[in-house]
Amino acid sequence: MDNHGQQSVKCSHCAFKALCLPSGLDDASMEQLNSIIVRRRRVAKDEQLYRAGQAFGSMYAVHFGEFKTTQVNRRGALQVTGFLMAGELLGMDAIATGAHACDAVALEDSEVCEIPYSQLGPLIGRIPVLMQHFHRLMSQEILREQSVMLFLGNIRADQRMAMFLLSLGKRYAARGFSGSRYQLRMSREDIGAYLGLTIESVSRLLVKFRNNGWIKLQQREVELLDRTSLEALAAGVEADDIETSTPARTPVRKVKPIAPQPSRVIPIHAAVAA
Amino acid sequence: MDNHGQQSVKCSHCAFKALCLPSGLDDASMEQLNSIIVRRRRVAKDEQLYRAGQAFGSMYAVHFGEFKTTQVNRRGALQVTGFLMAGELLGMDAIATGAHACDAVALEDSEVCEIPYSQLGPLIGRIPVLMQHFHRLMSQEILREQSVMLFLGNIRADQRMAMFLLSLGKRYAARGFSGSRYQLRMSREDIGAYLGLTIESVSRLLVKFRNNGWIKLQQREVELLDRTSLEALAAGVEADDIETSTPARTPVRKVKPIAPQPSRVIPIHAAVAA
DNA sequence: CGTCCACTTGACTATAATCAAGGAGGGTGG
DNA sequence: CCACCCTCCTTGATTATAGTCAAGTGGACG
Repeated sequence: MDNHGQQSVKCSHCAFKALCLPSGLDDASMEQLNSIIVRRRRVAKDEQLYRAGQAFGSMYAVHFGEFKTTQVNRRGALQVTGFLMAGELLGMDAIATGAHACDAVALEDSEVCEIPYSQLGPLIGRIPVLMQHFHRLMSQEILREQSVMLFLGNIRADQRMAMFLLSLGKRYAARGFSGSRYQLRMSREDIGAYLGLTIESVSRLLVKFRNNGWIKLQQREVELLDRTSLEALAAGVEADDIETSTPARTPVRKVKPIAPQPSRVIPIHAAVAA
Repeated sequence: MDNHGQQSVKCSHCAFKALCLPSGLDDASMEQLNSIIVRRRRVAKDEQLYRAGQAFGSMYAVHFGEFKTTQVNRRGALQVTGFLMAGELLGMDAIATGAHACDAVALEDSEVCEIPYSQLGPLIGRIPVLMQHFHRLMSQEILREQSVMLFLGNIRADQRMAMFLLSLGKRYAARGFSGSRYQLRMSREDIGAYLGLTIESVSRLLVKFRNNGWIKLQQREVELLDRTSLEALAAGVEADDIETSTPARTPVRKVKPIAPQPSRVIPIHAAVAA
């Protein structure tokens, strides 16, 4: 469900086919798949690929670039429901109602492969391995959202942020990029709208992490310096109780005499995002 | 994917077939479907249908009763990720990994129809309308979780609670029960673990709603008395600014001179739960 | 009649939101 | 090339909200 090739659409040559296609796909099936991908489509930064309420016709595989999905309220405020990277599939939430449930906006200049759902169905029926793969992708999306539910529900802001940074790293690593040094493609505001925090809290947390020596931060460039501490935090250990392997730049005097047992619950057993 | 009948498994006679089966299913297809549902299975209250980590073999349609799905952390605290009623499908999150991601626990004595996934696949391939329906169900689950994400992220506790009560009513109504008077099948603790609140907050909120005259409450018996106010609250209007149509039992003196504009964002555009 | 468990209530506190100013880049136009 | 602006981000002070801790109620059930 992704493709490469400059003129013709060829999933077989795509760098990310491992992500959106099943492994045991024979040539004939691959050819059929190529034939239904009507086109690749460029989406400029900040452009909307589709909007909430629009009739659902196609799903989109991210070919390169990055997207966010958002839902708007009547006052105009946004909640970010997901960030999508190359090889991930957009539009699965629209199958239920036949209309898109969210806006999809490019965070940078991007390209997607358009897959008409009406043609995908019959093809899936004929190619079992493709069907299974498709179900797996949908199931993965369910898992991803479950894990977001978990962390939004009961988890401190600093934990959420730690999970978020680790999760991004993991996803970049899965795509062959560095998992410990990457560029945030989204604004602080987007991060806040995703994690359920205000922009000020996001800022303060990132600064705190930097001052603790856990990350390097320069604008949107992030480097994870102390994965162990971040993971401890993500797992629910209180920030003040974490011994930073790299000593804090501003070594805050510990005032607390006795560590109270961590108050909030539910670390995450799955990755924060797909 | 559901069935009725006392001895033999017959989806065609099931009271909830409209929920788990597509409408345009011919007799032959129905027969095929019946044949792969290996059995109905009784699950006693508090019994686990499956546990997180267990190998995934079958999906389960709730035939009667009610379930919760939970994920556990290492300290033993639970997060509730969903409540499931008759006609809803359990186990979609396990397709991705081949292992269940959560525990499924019966909230009361219940019964499920077991559907081996290995047999469902081929059948779906042969019956397009069934495939489409199945995809719709998965998509619906994604939508449901999106809406939970939305409300966990940015919504005040009282709004969440209002949404939750309204959503339960809607779901009971869809099943032919009263949508304004029903029994909570889950404990306050479960509600809290679902809404991301402590048990104390849940209790206080329910009492507040009752004192405002919005609901009648007696143990787990709930009656929605003032749907309008609940909906206003769910939509983001501040509780103090809502004129209760039924005057509050304890008419709290309004102190606030000027209504500040509501601070939090993101009401919900979709139902709270499936 | 007593015990247990789920729930309620109260007092206090921690956490992150809100309100309000400031920087710091990155781009544009003079 | 520099000045200006605009957006995005940071920082500080204060406050509201829901969490925590600690005692009770009140049914259900033996």
